[in-house]
Amino acid sequence: MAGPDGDHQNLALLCFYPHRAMEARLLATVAAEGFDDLTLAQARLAARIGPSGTRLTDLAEQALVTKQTAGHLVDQLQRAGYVRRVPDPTDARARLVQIAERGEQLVAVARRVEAEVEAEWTAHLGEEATAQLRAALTRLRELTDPYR
Amino acid sequence: MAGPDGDHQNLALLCFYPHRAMEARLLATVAAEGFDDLTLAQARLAARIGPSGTRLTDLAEQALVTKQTAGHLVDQLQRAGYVRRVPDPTDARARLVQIAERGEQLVAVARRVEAEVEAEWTAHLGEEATAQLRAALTRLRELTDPYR
DNA sequence: CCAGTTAGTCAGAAGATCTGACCATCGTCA
DNA sequence: TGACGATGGTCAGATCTTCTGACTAACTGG
Repeated sequence: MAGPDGDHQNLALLCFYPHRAMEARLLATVAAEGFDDLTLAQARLAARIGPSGTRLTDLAEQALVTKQTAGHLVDQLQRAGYVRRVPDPTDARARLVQIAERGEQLVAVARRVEAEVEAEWTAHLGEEATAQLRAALTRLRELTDPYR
Repeated sequence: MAGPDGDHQNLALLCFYPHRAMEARLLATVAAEGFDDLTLAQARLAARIGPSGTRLTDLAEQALVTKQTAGHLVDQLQRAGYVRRVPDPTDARARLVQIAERGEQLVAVARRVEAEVEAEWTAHLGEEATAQLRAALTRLRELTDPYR
């Protein structure tokens, strides 16, 4: 959409590289540790499931996909044993998507890798610069994340 | 892949929001200004075309897709008049993908929107914090962008 | 208890991406 | 200089992702 223009890279593009790097690293590592089904789209959706379960509609909204897409991906995740659907006790229409047993194992690996990668980044940038980076991005999120 | 954990959000996820916001804004604006064909995938690839043209293989590598996918997207972009393919004078196997007339118009709009959005972000964060953010992301790119 | 909203599904189509096979050209080294 | 592995690119086919539109069931406020 933009175009490479030497040193002054567009801020959004600069944001893209770390995200892509983390995503690729996570997916590769979990695949290497036995979770070799699991596509990127499934992982992106699964990453948004909260500790006590999340409604399909909420997942869809946060991931910026339609309910249909989210439902389709949850079907796959369920078939692979990563998540389960349980009735929402507060609303008979709704069901909560929860992390299942296999999903917990996956999350454990993912959290470990995330921590590793962040540690590498922190080592490269320094503690202080990393803290500033996190702070700036967190403030920026006020503008850029409609689902805070 | 990860999971929401309150305030201490994973750095990569924090990087994701601005990128997504920019991408959505760009796509919506160019669509509103008449470039209403153009899918996200096409735009992502087109954004990597250099001033004097770029080889298909390089586009694919930078966008982290296969040559086939890149070729498919370039076909579409070409049909829509955004790019053209010319022989690479230095290698008879290769062809350069170049921005065509309609593509130039698109790029102009995209650059304008990019500048607008960055200005909003700078206004929100302050000049100094924005400069620090850019610097940190640029250094991080040394680790996270294999195609620098 | 009706009307409008919300949660989710079904069906079908379009897009994006991949794997595998293939051809032409390039570069190199004997 | 000529054979051979590497590189740029395409074709074909399959799978995955995502969307639009239509629908059912359940909630909610008057």
